[in-house]
Amino acid sequence: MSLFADQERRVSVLLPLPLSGAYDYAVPPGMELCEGDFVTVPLGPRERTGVVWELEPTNQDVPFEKLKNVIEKLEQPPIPEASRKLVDWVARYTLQPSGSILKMVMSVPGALSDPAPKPAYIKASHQPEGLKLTKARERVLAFMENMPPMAPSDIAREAGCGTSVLKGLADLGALETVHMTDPSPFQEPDWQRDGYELANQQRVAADDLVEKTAHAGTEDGFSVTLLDGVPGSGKTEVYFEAVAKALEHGKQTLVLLPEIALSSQWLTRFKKRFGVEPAVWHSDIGQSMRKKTWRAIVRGQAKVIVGARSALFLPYKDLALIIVDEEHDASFKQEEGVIYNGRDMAVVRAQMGKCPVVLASATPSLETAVNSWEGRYNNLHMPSRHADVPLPDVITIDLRLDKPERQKWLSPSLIEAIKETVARGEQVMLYLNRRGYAPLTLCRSCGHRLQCPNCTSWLVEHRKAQKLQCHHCGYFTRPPRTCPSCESEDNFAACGPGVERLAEEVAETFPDLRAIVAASDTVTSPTQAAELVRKIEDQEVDLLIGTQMVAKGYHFPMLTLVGVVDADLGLSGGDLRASERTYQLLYQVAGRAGRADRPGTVMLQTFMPDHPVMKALKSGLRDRFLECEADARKSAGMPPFGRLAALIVSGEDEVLVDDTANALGRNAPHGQGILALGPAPAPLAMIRGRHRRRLLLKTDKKMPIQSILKDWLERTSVSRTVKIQIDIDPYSFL
DNA sequence: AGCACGCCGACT
DNA sequence: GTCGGCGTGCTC
Repeated sequence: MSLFADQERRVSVLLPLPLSGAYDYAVPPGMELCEGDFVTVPLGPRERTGVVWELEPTNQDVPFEKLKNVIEKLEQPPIPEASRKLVDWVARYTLQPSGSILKMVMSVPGALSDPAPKPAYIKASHQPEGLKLTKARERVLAFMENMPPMAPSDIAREAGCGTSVLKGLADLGALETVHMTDPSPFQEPDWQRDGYELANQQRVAADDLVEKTAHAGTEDGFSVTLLDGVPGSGKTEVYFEAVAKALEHGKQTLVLLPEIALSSQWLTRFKKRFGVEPAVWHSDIGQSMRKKTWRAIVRGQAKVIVGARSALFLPYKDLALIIVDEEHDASFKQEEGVIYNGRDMAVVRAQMGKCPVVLASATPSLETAVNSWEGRYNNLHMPSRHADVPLPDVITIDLRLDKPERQKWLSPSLIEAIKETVARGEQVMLYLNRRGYAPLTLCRSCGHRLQCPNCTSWLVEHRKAQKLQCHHCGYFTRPPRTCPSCESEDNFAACGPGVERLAEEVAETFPDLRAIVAASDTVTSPTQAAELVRKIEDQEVDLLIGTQMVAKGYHFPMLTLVGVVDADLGLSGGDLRASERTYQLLYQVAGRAGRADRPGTVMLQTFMPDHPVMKALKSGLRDRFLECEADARKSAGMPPFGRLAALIVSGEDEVLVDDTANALGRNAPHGQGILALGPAPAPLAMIRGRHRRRLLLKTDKKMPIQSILKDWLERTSVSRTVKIQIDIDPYSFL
């Protein structure tokens, strides 16, 4: 290397901003940089922290003279290669700027600057001469004899003086100041503790996963395994064995769970197995804990991290295993900002890090099922429940024949079953996925429906809170007395049931029952959720009325009857996965019935007892249902047999939004194997005051949908006040 | 994402 | 005549 080349060192630096790519900077003499290092760089008039992306950038369009110097390298472990590759991959896949993805990796403002080391004092080995000893100083020095470094406040308390005395002694050299670095707040989970007695089918599955985990990091360390087990087959215990193997090798494990905040039972199980709680990551973690967790993850100190989908992007130092539990769950799909599916990106992350990923579910998504049928994913099947508890009986109640009373929602057969169950001293759950009292309020005189001013949605009455609430934007108002349209007074009718109204009906029908409602607006914290769980476990309630929130993951041994109040809810609407999701949800709900030694019964109230979803639930033929779904998708060329992408055009100015959407419609790509649809109003044509239009692009499986989209967008000029979001593999449809 | 620049309305 | 709105463009 010539001296000249040595002087002109350039690196590209990716900043956590939506810029088109990484920017190049000059490396000042004497600064040594590696890929992944955190650096501060000038950007226009300000300074920003970014990550060294390439040491010798392939694209050197910007002449060296234009480059500014890197300001400094931060004393922080670098972002591991697997995380950097993931950023690039996800950026290409979602058509988002890499910087926006990097932002999800960095995610914690302030985690990069080292926390101010806490000062501590220790007695100096050589006491200064001529030190004036006061009473307080004597006490301090006597106490500090042979003591380890201690925080000033602790010394002051023990020696009975103020901290000013300590500062005085330190200034004179009688005490030495040392700086303590915070120890990691995460204790090492103990993999050597006794595990569970595994049943035979569990043992087989666990051995397989353990074997794969042991090979993490080697050239063929990547694998995807579907852990397909009925509820109660012990999937968690099985993958815990693989977690133990990762721990034995001193490596990290990531467990992705849906809606982590409410899963206190999962944490309890983990603690029982490994002695300590894992590091937890979700949106409700406080700022200071986030910082500590992030720092422990990048240093490899936090060994097991359990989190919601955003945990996927954290910079794990040496990840050996990823578990996606309840892999079918729709909450792995991020629908705002950068739109991605956490389950799919987990597979990509595993590939980048050459480690196994386990997709666990009792009701695998169709995508995962097809991947396993076609041999791309390994399949571990656990068909029987632990201790051979039978799966619950599923009965459909035909609401056309078995009619509830007017303005009531429980059919005579369900009421009868509730009575019998409670009489046996067992518990009942009524499932209704609707918060509040009534989903729609209308005026009896003119038929006017009370609607949110910012969204295309009805206002939901919450009677207890005396509010009409929009469930999309948080708008609420007091229930009006006069109709805004015809001004007639006190003449509103509540239409349809929410859990509050159902609770009212339960109280009227069963005055002696102890009932409790669990919805996301009545149970808002993990503490409240834990309290709810305790009440049910201790049999302080007979009947639980719950929304989606209680559908997953909880085990209540005395709960033997589940009544699904409206099994059809969710089957309408333009959702590609409506049937699949309804099936999964109802199956999960059904799984709440009859654990331990009591067989359970599930009653589905429906107007469509012959719908394939209801038939599949009744017959228990899950794979038949999946095959039917697969056939339907295949003949329509829908995912996973074709590719789908949605463009969501949104903005405050409806005319501008329409113009943009129409321009996109005119410019739409066409050709063999390409179909563009729209624009059409989005499922919610207006949210939070923003108008929305949707376009859909469907292509053959083999086609590069990203580059087709990119061309499309480049052909169309867009005002900056209009936002275009790209949703690759959208869930909601139409 | 910020921040500057620049071009049109109501004010000291 | 200026202060200030936010639309447009740039940051290596």
